[in-house]
Amino acid sequence: MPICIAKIAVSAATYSIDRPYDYLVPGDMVSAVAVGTRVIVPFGKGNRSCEGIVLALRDSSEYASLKSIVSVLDRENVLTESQVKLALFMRERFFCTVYEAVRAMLPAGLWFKRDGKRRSTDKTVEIASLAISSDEAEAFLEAKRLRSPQQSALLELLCCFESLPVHDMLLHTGAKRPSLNALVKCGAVILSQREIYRRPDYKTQERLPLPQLNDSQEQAFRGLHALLRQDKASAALLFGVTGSGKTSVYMRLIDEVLRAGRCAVLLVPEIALTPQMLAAFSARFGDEVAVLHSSLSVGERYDEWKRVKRGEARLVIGTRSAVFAPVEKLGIMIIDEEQEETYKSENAPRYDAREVAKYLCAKSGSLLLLGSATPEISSMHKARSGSYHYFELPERYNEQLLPSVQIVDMKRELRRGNGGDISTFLRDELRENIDRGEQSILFLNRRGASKLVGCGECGYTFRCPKCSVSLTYHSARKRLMCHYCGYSQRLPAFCPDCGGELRFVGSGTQHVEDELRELFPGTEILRMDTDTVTPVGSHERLLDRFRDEKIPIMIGTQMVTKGLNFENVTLVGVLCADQSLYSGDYRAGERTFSLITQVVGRSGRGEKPGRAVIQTFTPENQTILQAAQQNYKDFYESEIKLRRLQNAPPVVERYTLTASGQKEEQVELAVRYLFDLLSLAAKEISECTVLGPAPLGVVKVNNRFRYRVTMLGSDAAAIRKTLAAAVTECGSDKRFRGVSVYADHDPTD
DNA sequence: AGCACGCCGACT
DNA sequence: GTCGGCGTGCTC
Repeated sequence: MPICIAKIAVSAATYSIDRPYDYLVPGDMVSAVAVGTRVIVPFGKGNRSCEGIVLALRDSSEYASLKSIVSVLDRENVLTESQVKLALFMRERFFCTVYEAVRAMLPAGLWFKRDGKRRSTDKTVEIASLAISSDEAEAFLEAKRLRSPQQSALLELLCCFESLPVHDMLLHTGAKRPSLNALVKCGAVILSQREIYRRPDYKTQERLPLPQLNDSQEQAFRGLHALLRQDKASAALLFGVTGSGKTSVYMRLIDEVLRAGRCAVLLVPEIALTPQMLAAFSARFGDEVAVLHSSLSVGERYDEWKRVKRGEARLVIGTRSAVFAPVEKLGIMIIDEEQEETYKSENAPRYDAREVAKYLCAKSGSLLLLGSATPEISSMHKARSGSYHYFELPERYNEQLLPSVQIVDMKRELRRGNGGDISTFLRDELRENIDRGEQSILFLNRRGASKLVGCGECGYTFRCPKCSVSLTYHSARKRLMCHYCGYSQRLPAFCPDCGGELRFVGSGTQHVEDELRELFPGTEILRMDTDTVTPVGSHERLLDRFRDEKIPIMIGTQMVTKGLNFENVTLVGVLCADQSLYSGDYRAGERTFSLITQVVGRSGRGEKPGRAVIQTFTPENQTILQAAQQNYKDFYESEIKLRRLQNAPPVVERYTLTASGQKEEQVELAVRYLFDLLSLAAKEISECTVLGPAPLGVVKVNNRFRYRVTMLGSDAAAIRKTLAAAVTECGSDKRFRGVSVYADHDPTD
């Protein structure tokens, strides 16, 4: 019998030592070990056991002495051979380890022993969340480990997932309810109720027919359908103004794909904000739909994943990670609102779902469709240069008019003595809407609109001990929290410095709310903050209230811009349009344009015509004017000229190396060394420049200082190779022990 | 990253 | 003598 050798990517490997390792497959495991199965193997000097994934099987090895696989984790391969290839592609493209890629591709539920009979029919589910930082939890674990294994297990689980349904936790750990209660009692864990996302049962409901297409939709559909039928890989951009009905085109295409016996994947930026879209697809495709996103519980997500893998669901709708859905025979991948930043992961593996989708469509001969009302400049650039097919939907569905837009000069407002956030013009418009019983949405274009707390007497502010940022106050937890590392502390009664009275420096939206209450006493106002830590589902509840109770005014940040579709909203206001223009990022212009366009598009979705008011201190600014006119094409032309002048993407590719470590001088030294290394290599690459080193916007996070160098050029493959070598080199240099370095393609922060 | 090996000083 | 400090190098 021949010897069986497995080439394995191990979880313990860091980027610089990540390569296929050879292991002996013991005779009794030969039948169970296949490409794409997870195994446990000994690794390193101490033979500590770690997970691995089988990349290939061989009958010989160059290595004289091999260790053996300890055990096999899966009864059948969890990844197909082509998914294993994708993991290898991701390593090359996103500078991650193969196992990091594998972890991103599989649902977390695979890592737990599960039994079949759970699943409550309750409408709400109890959620347990960590109330302390993970460091505090670690300390807690040390103390508890011996005395209370059940509590430890529960806490350990929460350290990985932050918050989980209580039911699942008890099942996975085998712990009993009193153990959890004990953790709640000592303040380590808090409980909350969450409405579970239940897939509506459309089996009993009559299915809705496919939507009728208007002329331009039909034209786009025909063009795209032709691409679909060629049966070879292609990519297309669908540019459709807000309200032009891109979704109807998606539906018809998906219907064609399913009828041809193939699968479809539809990616959306954020599922919570597209409930209407989800309902529409479920009504047309019923049980064929699987939904994959992060606010499903571990178990629910696992179940959906299995339905897809078994071929029971052939239309996958989901957020970023749904791009890895285990579909067989892919026909189409659609990325809606393709310019959204949520498609790029901000931590390892730093993958871009758009790039993954492009790879998968190319490999499977499928159609990649990018849809947007404000495409990313680089996508439109690709469409113009012919590497994407191009289609457009020029008019709003049902001939709805775009809202009439008024730009208000806030400088003049200031000169007239109005220093507030609401201009006289906007005030009058709001008044008119209130009188008519119509609703208004105000959008505050401002980052960091969270609540700060300071001392009213000495000016003391609470800073995170581990990051270079201020702590913000979270009313839900009644604690001061850090958005970067999760550190939290109780709010003291008085200033810890001088004992003075503490004062809430209300959030931006809070401020505006106060001003509105003064202007319109007795009028109900709803406020929606960009609070990442508010209970899941609370946004939906707020939106439902806004619609059902016809509350006159809603004010909010980012989230009020997305996908909301309320018939009775006839006025929107952008309070400080310029705010996002001057962040120093080359994408500031397109972000602002997209934001304003989306907000303006919220107005007049029903019978009644809509109005929009844009307040700005720079009313002559090109981008603002173009956004007010909803003139994407002009915006694109001026922006691409700017990019040429700035030598910014898409004219060049932009890559970065980021170094971080606890000792600032050492990090600076390392990043300086990287700069020299890259500069030297850049001489060999045509038209390649290196910028930096520079600290990141928030230089310290979790006690680690972060610095970055940037590499610009057109030869992406050569740049990637250089960066990969630099990461490895820096990792093995003893001067930089304790400094970690990662490479990234065009990061957003 | 994590772990053993090894080569030096301090202590029983 | 030997316990333990950390610098060095490797991971099938």
